[in-house]
Amino acid sequence: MKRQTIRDVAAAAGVSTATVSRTLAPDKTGRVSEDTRRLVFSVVESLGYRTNHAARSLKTRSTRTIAIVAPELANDFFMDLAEGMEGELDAHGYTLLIASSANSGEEEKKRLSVLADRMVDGMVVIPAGARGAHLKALAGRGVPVVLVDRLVEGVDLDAVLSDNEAGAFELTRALLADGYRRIAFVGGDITISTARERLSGFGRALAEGGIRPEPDWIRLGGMGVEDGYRGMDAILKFRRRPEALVAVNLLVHLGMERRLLEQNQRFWEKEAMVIAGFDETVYTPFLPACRYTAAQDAVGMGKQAVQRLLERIALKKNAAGPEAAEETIGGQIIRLPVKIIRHHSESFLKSRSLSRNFSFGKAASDSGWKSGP
Amino acid sequence: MKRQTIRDVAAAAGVSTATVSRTLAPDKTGRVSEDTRRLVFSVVESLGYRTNHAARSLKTRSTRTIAIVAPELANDFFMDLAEGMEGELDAHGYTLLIASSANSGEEEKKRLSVLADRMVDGMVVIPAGARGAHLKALAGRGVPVVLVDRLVEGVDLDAVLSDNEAGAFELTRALLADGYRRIAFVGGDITISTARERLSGFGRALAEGGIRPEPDWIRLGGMGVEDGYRGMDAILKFRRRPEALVAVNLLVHLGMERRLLEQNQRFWEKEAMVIAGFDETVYTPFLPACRYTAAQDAVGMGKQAVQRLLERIALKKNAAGPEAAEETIGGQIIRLPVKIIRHHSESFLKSRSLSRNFSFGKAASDSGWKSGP
DNA sequence: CTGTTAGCGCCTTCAG
DNA sequence: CTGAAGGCGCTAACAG
Repeated sequence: MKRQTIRDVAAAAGVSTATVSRTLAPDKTGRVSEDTRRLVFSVVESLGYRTNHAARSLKTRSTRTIAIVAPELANDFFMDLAEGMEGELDAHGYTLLIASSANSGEEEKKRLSVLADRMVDGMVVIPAGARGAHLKALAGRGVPVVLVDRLVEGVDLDAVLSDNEAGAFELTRALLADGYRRIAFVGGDITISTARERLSGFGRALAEGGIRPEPDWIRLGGMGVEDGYRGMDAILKFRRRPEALVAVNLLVHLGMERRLLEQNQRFWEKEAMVIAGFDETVYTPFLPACRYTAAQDAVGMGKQAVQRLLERIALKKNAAGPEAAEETIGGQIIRLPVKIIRHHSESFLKSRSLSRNFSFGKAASDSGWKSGP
Repeated sequence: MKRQTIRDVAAAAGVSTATVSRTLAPDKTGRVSEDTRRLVFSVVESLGYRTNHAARSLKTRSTRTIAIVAPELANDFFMDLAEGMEGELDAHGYTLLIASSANSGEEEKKRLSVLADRMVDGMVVIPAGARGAHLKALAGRGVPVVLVDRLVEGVDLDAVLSDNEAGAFELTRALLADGYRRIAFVGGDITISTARERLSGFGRALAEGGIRPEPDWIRLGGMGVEDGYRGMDAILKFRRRPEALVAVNLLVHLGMERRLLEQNQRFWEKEAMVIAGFDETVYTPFLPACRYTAAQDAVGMGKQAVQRLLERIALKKNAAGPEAAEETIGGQIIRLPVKIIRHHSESFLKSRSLSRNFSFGKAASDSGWKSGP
């Protein structure tokens, strides 16, 4: 049985192809009488007609496809983001294309260009580098772009971010409230907006607590596991050590925990160090030193990003004038709050007094943001 | 500046559109002289021409796009798989579409159909359910499909799987070699091929070690965190308990560890229980009871799946005859070995004698399969 | 090796 | 509200 076309449907229904087309248009524009509508649908059904999206795209210059480009795919935050996006897109009849920029600005540029050629209707980008000329160029070419997670210098595109400053602030304040006074900050590539904002929140909390930051305890560097490992290593070598540490992100946090694991475990019992970091996952309850996490709403960010994007796409279609391009580039920034979650930390090594914190599904699933275990 | 077409290029280069088309064809079929090739490319460059994929697809009935459908996106195994696929696809000029079946066979059916309508050239599916009539139907419709991770009853499609039986066998044997004799198996939905295979490997190792399996210690049930939690809970209630446990997968393993965390930690020291499970991630070194993991090569599976798929696609194009469909459905099964990784287990709570096992990057990054921290 | 030509399937004015 | 007709940009014969 050959693949049916709109003509076959038209013939079988005794109407014109135009009518069929109008009936099947995804953006319910041209109106069709209720009777013919039903007729067409029934014929479509019985013939097993499926619209040919390539042909439609050729005509409409729209693919109902949007792309997400991230520095790497194998990453918790990113996958939650994708999950959020997919859900939202699905509801609007869009499909999600996915690509990795392999943590390289160059690669990102290439992938973006390939995707633009595929005529995606829009793109969500987690920027890989600090430079963003190509992003601006893309937007100039008329492809709606929304940034997620990070801002890029000199590019005023729409962006969906966590409230990093507030997150780091709350995290640090929670440590202060627990009585910790000697607090370090580990990791952070200062060219990345996320790191700058978090460091700034950390500083504000200390200041508000009347504590002078100790320069030795601010171990900037990078955003990877190794950076956390090295930062912790450096800190352990000091005679005077902090009692608590704020990790700039999950990877750094992991590196720090790794380094701590190598230390004789007795160390914790005698001289406990606790960590507060970003991102809550199913695994964070198992990180021995983890006391607080600031859970980002990655799924929500994905939804928001898609909503912004679809908005832009609609705008662009309606405004065909020359001011359209201008309209398409404005940079609206959306900040989503993070949620502070308390963890067991070293206490589980001493008693089970806090064991409620792990009772099944508590920490991870009650965050309300992940579907949970 | 309007978007250039192949005609503009042809005109500017003083050749026909057919020549330009042949020069730009992705599958280097029609040959073109080296001179004209260079000429065309230079004009393409200077005009900033970009091929219109919608038009090409309309003609060729191929989108150079393949899709991956998984039960959920936020999942370590899946992310690595996608990463492997993306890398391999990129090298062949393909793009990756991604969709979640939300752990539902019904939903899977819908997504598959939508994607087929988008004319993807092929699909990689991690089946959500035990039934697969729609998968067979898809393949019948001429869409190449490769299964990953699980087999589906009565559907003989190509599949890329881990060697689950051998993995569970090795895992169990490692425990036996360490001197453990009382070994349990937790989790496993017997309708899922993966679970059956792993349970079978477990049984074989026990048999080979001359050990009679204890029925109480085989806690089948499901494949989620809760199932692991409940399985462990049941086991802790027995007067006679196992010394070691094999977890059917990572989620179950996590649930088990969770349950153990709730137990007073002294429990481990006096009466240690160790766990062997599937999947190695950056986090497994932090699971207190984890002694061995069988690391699946998810990235490699992604690559293999894509290779199979591209092979099928090529086959289909060349064989236009009626036997083509037949050819397209055969079910070749590829098994990738897993790698057993030893972890610290409870020892880190007692001494640092095994601390080398965590030395930075050892367990996770020396697996050679992940890019590592 | 290159040019000519006829659509691929759908959308979208423009009339009716 | 519905029909007729002209492409969208590219490729695949078929000639030359």
